Order: sequence, then C-alpha cells, then structure tokens
Amino acid sequence: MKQRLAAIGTVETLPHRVAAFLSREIESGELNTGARLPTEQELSEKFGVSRNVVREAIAQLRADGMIEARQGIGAFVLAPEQRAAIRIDREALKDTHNMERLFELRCILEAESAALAATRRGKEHLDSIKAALDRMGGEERWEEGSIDADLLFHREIARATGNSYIHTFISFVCEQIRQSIHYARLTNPLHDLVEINVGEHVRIYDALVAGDPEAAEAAMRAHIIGAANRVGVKLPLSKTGGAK
Amino acid sequence: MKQRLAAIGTVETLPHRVAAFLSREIESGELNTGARLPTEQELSEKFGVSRNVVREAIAQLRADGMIEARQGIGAFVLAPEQRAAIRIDREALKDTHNMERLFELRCILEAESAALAATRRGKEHLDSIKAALDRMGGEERWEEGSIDADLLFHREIARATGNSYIHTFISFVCEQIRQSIHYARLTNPLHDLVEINVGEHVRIYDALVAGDPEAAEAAMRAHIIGAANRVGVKLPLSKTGGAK
DNA sequence: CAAGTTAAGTTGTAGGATGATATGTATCAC
DNA sequence: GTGATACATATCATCCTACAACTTAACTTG
Repeated sequence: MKQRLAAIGTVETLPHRVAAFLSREIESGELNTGARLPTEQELSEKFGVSRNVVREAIAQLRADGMIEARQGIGAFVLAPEQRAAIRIDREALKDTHNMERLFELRCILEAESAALAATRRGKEHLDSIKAALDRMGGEERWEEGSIDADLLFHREIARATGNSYIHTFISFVCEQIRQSIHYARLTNPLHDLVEINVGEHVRIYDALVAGDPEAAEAAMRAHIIGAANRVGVKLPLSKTGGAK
Repeated sequence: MKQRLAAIGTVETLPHRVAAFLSREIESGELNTGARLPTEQELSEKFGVSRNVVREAIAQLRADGMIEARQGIGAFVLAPEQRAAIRIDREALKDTHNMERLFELRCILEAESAALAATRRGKEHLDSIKAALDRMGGEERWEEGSIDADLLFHREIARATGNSYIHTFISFVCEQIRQSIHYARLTNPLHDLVEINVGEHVRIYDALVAGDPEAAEAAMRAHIIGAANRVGVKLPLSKTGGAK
C-alpha cells in the first residue's frame, strides 16, 4: 500500500520524454492532423537517442491512437477523434481548478449512476457496498484506509449498474480526484484533517436498499457536493438546490 | 525464425499482440497487483519474438499505468486504481450489447452536460453549435458528412460547459459509438439508411438559446434515446419516461 | 562478525543488420 | 511516345548483440 507514492514519483525514461515531446507538438498543433512525422532516423538524431528509444515512444503514441505508422511510408498524425484512449496529465491534477472540473464530471457520472444502481442492484451488490461502508464506518478522519474504503464504496455502486463502462469511467475519475487531493495536501497542510461524512454514505446506501432511484441520485449528488466542499472546492452545478 | 505472423497483412503489430496478451493476463487476475512480470528475456522466448518487441509492448502498458518497471529489478503490476488512461478495446465495440452500454453512458454524460451548457454557453458557443446544426440540416440520411456534423454538434455543446474534462469524455464516448455503429453496419446492412432526426437537434439548440437547463437536459435525453433506437438499441434507462 | 567487494541478474540504451512494404525511376518492348 | 515491367530507394518492422546502470545476494577479508 505504501509503495503507491513510489509509483507517483516516476522516473522519466528517455522514451517517455520523447513521447511527451511529440505529444505536446501534436496537441499544440505544430503537427497537424495528417502531417507526417520525421522518420525514426531523423528523430533519433534530433533527440540524440537510439532508434530503439524513438520506436518505444512511437509505440506509446500509437497505442493511444494519436499517430498511425505505415510500413514503408512513415508515421502520420491521426485526427483527435480517433484517439483510442483518454489520458489525464498528472501535472494538470495539481491545479485546483482542474480538481473542480473533475468533481463536476464525477457528480454528473455518479448521480445518475446511483439512480441506475438503485433499480438494478442485486443482493450481492448491496452486500459488497455495505462491506465498504462498514470499513469506513468507525473513522472520522481521512486516513489511507478510509479513503480506500470510500473509493471502494463508490466503485461498488458503479458496478451495481451492471454497465462495465460506467464502472470504468467512475473508477477512473475517482482515482484522478484522489491523486489530485493528494497533491493538494502536500502543498496545503490545512487539508490534512478532512473528515469523511459517514451519514451521507449511509443515506445513499439506504436509498439503494429501498430501490429508490430518485432518492439515490439526490443523496449521491448531495454527497459529492459535500465532499468537494470539504476539500475546498465549490461546485457551481446547475442542480445543486434541485428539489428531488 | 517464426515468421508465421509476417505473412498475414496484419495491421496488428507484434508489440500490440504481446501487450494485449499481457493486458488480458493482468485484467483477468492471473497477474495480480504487485506481481512481478517474467523478465524481458523470458517473455521474448515465450512469445518467440525479440526483446525489442517485448520492450515496446511493456512501454505501452507502462504508459497506461498498468505496470511499473524498475531498472535492475523487474516489472511489476500496479493497482487498478493507478491506471493513467481509459482505453476501450476495439474488438469490444463490435458487440451490440456493448453499444447499448455505451449509449447509456453517453446519455448520462450528455443529458446533464446539456443542462450545464444551457446556463454557461456564450454567444460564440451558440454560433458554433448552430453552424454544426446547419451542416446536417439538409440531410435526411446518415452519410459521412452528416455524421461528422452530428458529432461536432455534440462536441460543441460539451465544449460550451466550459469543462474540458467533460468535453474530452463526451468526445471520446461519441467516437466509440460512431465506430461501433460502423462495425454494426458492416455486418448488418439493414442499418444502412438511418436518418438523423433534425428536429431533436433543433429542440436541444432552442433550449440552449433560451438558457433553459431542464429543457436542454430533457431534449438531449430524448434525442439520445431516439438515436439509440434508430440503430436498434433500446435504452433501459430509469428516467426514460420522466415527466420534465 | 562486520564491512566492503565481487558477481550475477535485470532493465535501459545504443547501434547495426535484415525483412517487408510503398513509392518513385529507369529501362525496354511495341 | 506509351505502357508495362524491373529496379532502386525510403521507411517501418523485427531481430540481434553489446554495453551501461542498477539491484540483490553471495563472498571475501580484516
């Protein structure tokens, strides 16, 4: 559990740096859609690295659907719509404003998913959700274990929708927020003692047990807005005061 | 030595295949979190490929935050929470059931985002949305240009929320659906003539102009459900009949 | 026994060689 | 001159070997 931090402080390898450079060039529009990249040889000379390194960098971009390499011709920049992956820049997570955007996206995803889960959850779903709830029950402060339990709680609800894509997306967004908060706490120790509001979680769980989609959605929305507030993010959602 | 793959006109490269294999092993749990991967040499022998190919495959998985490689030690499987990217398997898009799931996710994302856009859109947003609307206006059938205009319409609305993450996610999901439909049309020519319902788009646009979030959300929800139906997908959403 | 040294194993990088594929060019028959 | 075929070139795909950097464990030595 504790080697999580080791992973965050990733060592920059040469392929990663080359990929980041090319990626920025594409994002910034210096390499437009359809443009042909320099040959591997040219790139290896330009960066002063071996062709192997360039190939590993290109392999990354290719996996993301950013470029397409054709044997005998070259590598070309693909249209932004053809990306096969969503990738969120770690650096961007350190910006509080981005945290606000992430919370907003999370709220949209989770509120309605909670409503879906309320109508589709089976008994085993309720059991695993309850188990996660119990794990964070006793805690009043945000410690590692409680955060894990909190995220597990949300993931299990997402899983109860029966839609694997919803589960994937919610898990992803939640983890980005977790890391964003982690960065925020490093620079601002004030956030060090942020409580988890167990009551909000219980209300969500109760609505799921009752099979009441509207109550589940309202409870989830209130919870996420509350959670955002507790880390210093005000959510300017249109539905904040909606009577549900 | 083993050029069995080379003969086929493969779009699939060897690194991609190795990455897919390892990725499946990790997803299926055969390689648990924290487990160490075989050495590059062992993998290259196992798959009958060069170490270079293995390295390119590992570079992919590493970029996704799936594994972490440490010099002198080995490569280790990271926790699912540490994934830095969402990637949707192209093969999965060919399954109609997955298309249903994607539409469901899209509905969740776009409905509420439309409400947000209604309260935040500026004049320039409305202009670009209108431009996209005009581009598909004359067409009654789904042709490539109209599909592009349709997707642009939705992307511009997402952009009007002012939340770049929402824009990214919606663009991504829409593109996955486009490709999923593309596959479906290849195998089932019945879907060849599916009309775009311009009226539904106009209603969304009008609600955005009026700045009415609830009307925008309802119109968007109705549109996506309609669009799903027109390609043969029934959306079992909880709010389908909601009185708005 | 403790501390430093060495050796082996693994990933990171370099560089060259060969096969596969697309494109342009030159040659040759007519 | 025109068209088709063969050749040459450029580029990516893959393979191979070698060495550097790093980690671990065994070994040596005082």
